[in-house]
Amino acid sequence: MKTEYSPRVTTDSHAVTLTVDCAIFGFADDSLRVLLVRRAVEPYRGDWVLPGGAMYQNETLEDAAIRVLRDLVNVEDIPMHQVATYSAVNRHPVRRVITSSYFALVSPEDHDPIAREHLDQARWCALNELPELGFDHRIILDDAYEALKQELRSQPLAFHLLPESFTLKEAQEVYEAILGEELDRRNFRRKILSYDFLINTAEKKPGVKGGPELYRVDDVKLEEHMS
Amino acid sequence: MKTEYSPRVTTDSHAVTLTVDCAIFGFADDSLRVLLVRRAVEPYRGDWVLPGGAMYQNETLEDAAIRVLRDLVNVEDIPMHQVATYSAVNRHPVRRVITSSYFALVSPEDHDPIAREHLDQARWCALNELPELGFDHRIILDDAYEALKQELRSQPLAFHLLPESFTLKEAQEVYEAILGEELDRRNFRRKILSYDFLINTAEKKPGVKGGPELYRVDDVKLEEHMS
DNA sequence: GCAAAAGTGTTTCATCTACACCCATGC
DNA sequence: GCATGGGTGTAGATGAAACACTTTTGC
Repeated sequence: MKTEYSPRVTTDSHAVTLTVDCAIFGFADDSLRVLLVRRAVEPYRGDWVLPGGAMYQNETLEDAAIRVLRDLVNVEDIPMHQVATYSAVNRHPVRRVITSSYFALVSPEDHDPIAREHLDQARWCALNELPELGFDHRIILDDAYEALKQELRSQPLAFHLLPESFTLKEAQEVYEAILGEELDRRNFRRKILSYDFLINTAEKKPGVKGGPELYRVDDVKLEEHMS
Repeated sequence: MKTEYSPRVTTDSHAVTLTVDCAIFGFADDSLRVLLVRRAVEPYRGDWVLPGGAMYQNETLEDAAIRVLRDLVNVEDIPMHQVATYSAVNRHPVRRVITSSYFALVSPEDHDPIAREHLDQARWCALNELPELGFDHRIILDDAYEALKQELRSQPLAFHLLPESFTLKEAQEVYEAILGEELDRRNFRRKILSYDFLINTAEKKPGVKGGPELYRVDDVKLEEHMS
C-alpha cells in the first residue's frame, strides 16, 4: 500500500524553509563535547537542540553553517563537513523545514558561546550526558558523530585542537576522547609518526615526569594530507 | 577571487526551489550505465543531465527520488541512497535551486525509459562515454558513482540485478562492471560464499562450457545483511 | 579429443593487535 | 631512590592478494 498524499500537489517547493544544523564538537575537561543551545521560543521551547539557522538566499548551505559557527564560538577557517539532509514532512511541527547537517571540530574558545535570538542558553555538553533533544536532533547528532569518527579514522582531522607544540600523549588523548575508546600507546605513535607532518622539536615538556618530547605540525605537509 | 553575490539579503529561504537529482545506475551489454535525459527547454536546452525534479510540498526528498525512478524506469522497492546536497548560489542560471542527490542500482527494464515534460530523450549511457552534462551534474554524478562503489565494497547491493538463479561468474561480472576493475575469481568466490545468503541449487547452467553451478539468494538472509 | 571455462587450496604479504622492558623526570 | 610516565621493538593474528592444477562441458 502506498502512502496517501494530501491533494495539494504542486511542482515546486516555495513554502519550504531550508536550514542548517551544526554538530560542533570540541573539548573541555579532556572529554569530547558538543555545543547545544536551548530554545526560548515555541516550538520545543525549553528544549536543547543543535545550533542552526535558516540559510540566506545569497549564501550556500556551507556558508550558513560557517556563519552559525562564527556567531556562536567565534572561529573561522575550520572546515565544515556536510553529513546529510533531513526532509521528513513532519519533522517540524509548524512549517515544512528541511535541514542539512554539518559537523565541525573546534577547540572551545575562551569566551563562552553566546545565546541570542530564539535561544536562552548555550552549553558544551558531554556526549554521555546528553539531555533529550528537540526535533529530530538526536538522530542528526548521532549521524554526525558517526561521520566524525569515520573521518578521523582516515584523516588527521584533529591536530588543530592541540596547542602549538604538544606531546604525543596529548595527541593520543584527543584521539581517544573523540573515538570513545582507548588506543595502544605504541601503535598510536607508530601510526601518526608514519605520517610525515609531525616534527620533533627536540625539546622536552617541562614539569612532566618522563620528560616527553614536544612535537609540532608542519602545516604545509598536513595540508597535503587533508586534500 | 570569490563569487559575486547579488545584494538581496533575507533571513529565510522561501524563494529557493528544492529538487532531487538521481544517478540511476543499471546494466546493458555487460557494462554499467547511467540513465541520462536530454533537456527540451532552457536553460541547458539540448544538454544531457541526470533525471530529477522538484520535491512536492507533501513528500520527502526520498519520496521525490523514488517518484522520479518510478516515472522513468517503472521500478519500485529499490533502495535509494542519499549522497549529498548541492547549494552553490549560481548552480542554476535563472533561479536559486538546491538539489539533493540520490543513487540507485536497477536492472534496466524491458521498456525504454520515457522522456516527458521538459525532456526529449532518455538514454542509458556508458560511464566512459559520457557527454558533457548540464548544470553541475558531472560533479554530482562523479560523487554518486564514488558513493555507489564505496557502498558495494561493504554491502552486497547488487544481487537484485541478477536473474532468479545465476552463476558466480555472472555475479562477478556485475561486480567488475560496477567497480570498474577486474577481480580475482577465487578471491571473489571465497568472499561472497563467506556470506551465508547464497544457496547452491545443485543445478548446472546448460549451454555453457565448464558446467557452472547455479545459485540463488536467500532473500531473508540477504535482508539481514543489508540492515 | 581439444579448447574453454569452472571448481578448488595454499602461500605470501601487508596490516593490525597485543605485549614487556629500559630510561628520564618529579617528588 | 623510588614511583610515574615516556620511549622503543617484536611476535602473533588476521585479512587481502597472488597464484596453478584438475574437472567439466561444448563443439
